[in-house]
Amino acid sequence: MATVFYPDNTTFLVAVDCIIFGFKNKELHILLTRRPVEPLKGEWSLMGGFMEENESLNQAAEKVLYRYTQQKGIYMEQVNAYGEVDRDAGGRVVSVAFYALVRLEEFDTSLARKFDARWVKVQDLPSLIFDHEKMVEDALTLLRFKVSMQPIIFNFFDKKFTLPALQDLYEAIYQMPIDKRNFRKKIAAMEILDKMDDKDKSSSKRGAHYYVFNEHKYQKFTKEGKRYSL
Amino acid sequence: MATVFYPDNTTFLVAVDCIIFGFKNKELHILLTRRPVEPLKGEWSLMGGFMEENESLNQAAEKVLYRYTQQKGIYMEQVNAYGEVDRDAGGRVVSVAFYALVRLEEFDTSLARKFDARWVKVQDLPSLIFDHEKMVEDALTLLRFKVSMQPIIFNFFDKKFTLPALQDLYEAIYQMPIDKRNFRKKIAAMEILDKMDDKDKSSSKRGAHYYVFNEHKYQKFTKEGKRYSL
DNA sequence: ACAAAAGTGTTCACACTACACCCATGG
DNA sequence: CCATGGGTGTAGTGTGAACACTTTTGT
Repeated sequence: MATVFYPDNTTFLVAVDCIIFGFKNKELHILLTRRPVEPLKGEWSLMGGFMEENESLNQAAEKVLYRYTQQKGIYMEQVNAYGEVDRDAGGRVVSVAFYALVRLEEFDTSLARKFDARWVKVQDLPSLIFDHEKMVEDALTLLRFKVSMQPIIFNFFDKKFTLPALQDLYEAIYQMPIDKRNFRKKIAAMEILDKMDDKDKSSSKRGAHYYVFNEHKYQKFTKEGKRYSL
Repeated sequence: MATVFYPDNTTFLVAVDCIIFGFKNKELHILLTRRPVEPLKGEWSLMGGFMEENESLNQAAEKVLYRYTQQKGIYMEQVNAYGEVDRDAGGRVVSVAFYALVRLEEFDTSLARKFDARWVKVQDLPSLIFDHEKMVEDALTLLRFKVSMQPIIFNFFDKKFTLPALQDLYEAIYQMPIDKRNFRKKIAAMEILDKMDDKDKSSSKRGAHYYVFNEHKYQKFTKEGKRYSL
């Protein structure tokens, strides 16, 4: 690429790879695809794409997310840039990884066939191409940290959710059991959720109350200098 | 760049920018330079450089660090990638920021003149070019987090240091006073430092004992499942 | 009536905070 | 002998962890 001020420097392909997390069957899943192009065509890969001329990194990631999920406004965060010389067997590519949290309830299953994509449990991932396994590992580390510090976990749900489901998700992210009473006590103490009147009866006869995250209460919460912590 | 497998995609300049931290006069400093090239020649800027054809991102950052400090083996960590379309007024450049911790005691002051570089206190930074202020902010956030979780703070010193100096540094990083007794209690409890016999008498008549970080003790510490926390 | 999941409080251990005085030494 | 910074312990408070039983309701 010719640029006016930096004419003599090498240019590189820049890609984005997305670690797309979803929650299903009490397990954390990642959306993977069979790589559609050579080299390593057919191997398991993250969802990715090249950055284009008039796109920012974030826009490139949003483009990839939209292409493979057809959802807009997905929560997304940069993980890291990966720049080893031979990280991509197809050429010199610098890749920036993003993780994203999607609502699996509203996921269009026809997309799966179109892109040869599958939701795979994080604890039994297949081998991935290039350095994608490292990307997933880094994304998980970051996700765990962020979830404990900021109310991003609610992006896994379509507005309302039950406390048992929230706890299941939390346990799936951290891969450890947590105490029901302590969990609920902590959440109750923060006062950032609204309890609904209706219940989800799909997993018990008694039914579990729905809750919704209340952004306004959360703002008040932070203004009082209190710290979110799960 | 022609690559065999990805022929049709746009390529970009890739730069690295380094937030080089040092500790001096009880204050945290950053190494800045007057930008040597157009556009915005002469404005305050982080230390940066372009990635070259057979370099990884890390290697490019190490190259920049070595050029401006003449130190090897500098502790360094990636902060983030910055990819807004118009972030660099001189052309389309994706930049990856790294922060680094250097030992200011052994800093070669002749380098300052050679590169028109200066150590500036973090709490009164001048305006920086492009998105460099955002990079510094992000680097500081990451540094504060890492310092509290891992024993990287010792990279600011050339092996030995005194506890008052360590506390001054800690206070400079977090920009808040901390209690001397609590600080020393915490450090003593971890048992990862070795107390030396000699003292630093440069800042008091009584003199403060030197300490050194003991990597071996730290390894043992972590193996016992204990968590470093400052 | 019973199975199956939802919901609810208390106690204990530990970590963090606040706080004030003596010590060693060079000038 | 005194000014200056180095060095030390204890009590109180808050936060996280462990732990068991009652409620609801569809079958």
